[in-house]
Amino acid sequence: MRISRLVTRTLRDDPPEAETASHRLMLRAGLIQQVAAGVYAYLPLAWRSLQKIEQIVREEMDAAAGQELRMPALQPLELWQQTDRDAAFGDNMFRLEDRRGRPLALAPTHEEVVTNIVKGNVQSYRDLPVILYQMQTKFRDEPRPRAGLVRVREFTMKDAYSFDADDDGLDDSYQAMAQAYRNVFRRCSIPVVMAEADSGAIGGKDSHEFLLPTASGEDTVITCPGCGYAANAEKAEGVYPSQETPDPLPLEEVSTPGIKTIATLAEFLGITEAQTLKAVFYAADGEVVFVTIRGDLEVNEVKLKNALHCNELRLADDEEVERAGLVAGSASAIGLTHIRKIADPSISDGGNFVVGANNPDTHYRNANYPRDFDADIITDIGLTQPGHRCAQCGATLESTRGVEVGHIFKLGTFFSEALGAFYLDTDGQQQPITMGCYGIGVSRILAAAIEQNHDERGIVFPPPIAPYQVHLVGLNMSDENVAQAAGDLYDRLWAVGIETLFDDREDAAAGVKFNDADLIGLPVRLVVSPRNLRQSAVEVRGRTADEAEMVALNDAVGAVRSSLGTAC
RNA sequence: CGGGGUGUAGCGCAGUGGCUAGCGCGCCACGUUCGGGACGUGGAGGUCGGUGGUUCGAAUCCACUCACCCCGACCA
Repeated sequence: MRISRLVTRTLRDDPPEAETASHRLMLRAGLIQQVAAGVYAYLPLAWRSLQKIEQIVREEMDAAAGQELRMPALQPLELWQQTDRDAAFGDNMFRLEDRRGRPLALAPTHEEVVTNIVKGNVQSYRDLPVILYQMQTKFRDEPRPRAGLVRVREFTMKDAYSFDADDDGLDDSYQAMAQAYRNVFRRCSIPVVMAEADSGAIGGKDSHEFLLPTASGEDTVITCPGCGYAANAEKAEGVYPSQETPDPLPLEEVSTPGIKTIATLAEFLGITEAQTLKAVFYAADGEVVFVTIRGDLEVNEVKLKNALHCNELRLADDEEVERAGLVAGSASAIGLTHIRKIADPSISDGGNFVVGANNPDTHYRNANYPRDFDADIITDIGLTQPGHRCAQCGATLESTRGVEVGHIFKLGTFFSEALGAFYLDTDGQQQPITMGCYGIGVSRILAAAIEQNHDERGIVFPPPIAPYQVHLVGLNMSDENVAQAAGDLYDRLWAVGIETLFDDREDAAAGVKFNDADLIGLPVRLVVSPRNLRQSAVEVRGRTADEAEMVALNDAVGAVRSSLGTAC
């Protein structure tokens, strides 16, 4: 490609709206252009890179016995009602109607469709296992898109689905996919952490996320420096600091004027936050529920959602709190009726807690479970935090932010049972197919790769996913000798299959060309100039190299080859 | 969904009721330059997000609306 003919141009200045490095650099280098909130056009340079990423994913999926297919993005809503995921996705699913008023959805994922496909084709255990995958545009009406390609409403996803006879088979498929994922991310120069994750409302057994650790990430990952344990914070199991259980004292009211938060309460009474119980009110599918946990701990909303088996969970608003007769700032389970109460086991770790008195400006001292209050559900709803201890080895847990680039699930038989995908086993008995699903955000890989691989000058493309391998710069292109030599070299490079971007602009100064080359960040830069031509040489320089190397014009192609070889 | 912010030329921005709406970059033409974001001369390019209103007069004031960005989805 000749830059004089390339439709996109680079931006001299940083776009003001872009916060994260990948977003900023993709806009500046002319990789993407925004069309709407969370909707981007992939411009020619990005598209070449994305096709390479897709090909890497394809090769690894094929190597793991995956069969590529392509399913429709446009799907009847009825299909989603059969598994009740119409409700589970809620507003996150784009909905529309056809001309007859028939409800349709733009697919956020494809379990329903793929299960129906397999249902019509697999009848016997002899037909299993099967792994199907596709590269496809997914639609999700995210509440808040952000950070360029990191969180968008339309994106390219590789989604794979495994079908096995039983859990042992699923384990094999799952391991094969996990290994394929590691290979993909290694080839794209994204150093991932594989972290345990919540399996969600579907209720599968295992689930793992692949995350790029970076400060700009959206997810919080809890890691253990002792044993290597890693889990998404919403899933992480840890041990919070335990404390002595004192002899119970009588319940006693205490005046706490103006005190509404745990921090001010503890300070006011001269106690630790762990000596209080925190009260939080949630709306679970519209029902206001009361949640309590030890004051120094946080509620893990994913665990809470799982415990309540609800689709939508959010904090209750002021009106709902008032209508439920709850007193924000001074609430506790004591004397509460007509409302579901969920408690974390931490309410029994310690004792003689300070809790709200369900009266403004008033708290109780010495509240103890179950003497003074009860709960309808007692289950782990605590958020594991850095500083807690690892459940496996006891080391102190740490946390990091991360961008999720892949996610794998063991689904079990939820979809096969709901949609009637059965096979006959060796005894001639009908059995539901055991499923797994495996997603990679292809477009997010591009963002993550740039997030990981850039410097102050621009992108540092990993060679396997670079749009072109070589950035050929002709300096002073109005000089006939330069135009001739650079043009010849360009043709020779392409002749041996080396993808080359040729800066043949006559009107751009050297500095402009060098800065653009650094910004776009192809692995190797070649410079043809009058100065170099006087020694019949061309300058070869890796994107991150300190020094350029002079090579005879005739040896340039070979030099590029070896340079790319070492760069890979 | 709540809060904050921004919409003026391709991009970045200025313009608080009064003449033909400006500046930088970019773009076009010619010339000079030519190894890390050159220079000169001349030019092209705007329904000021939209609708309605106030006014002799609106980019500017008011109302509504749309779009986009950021923060929060927050423990009381």
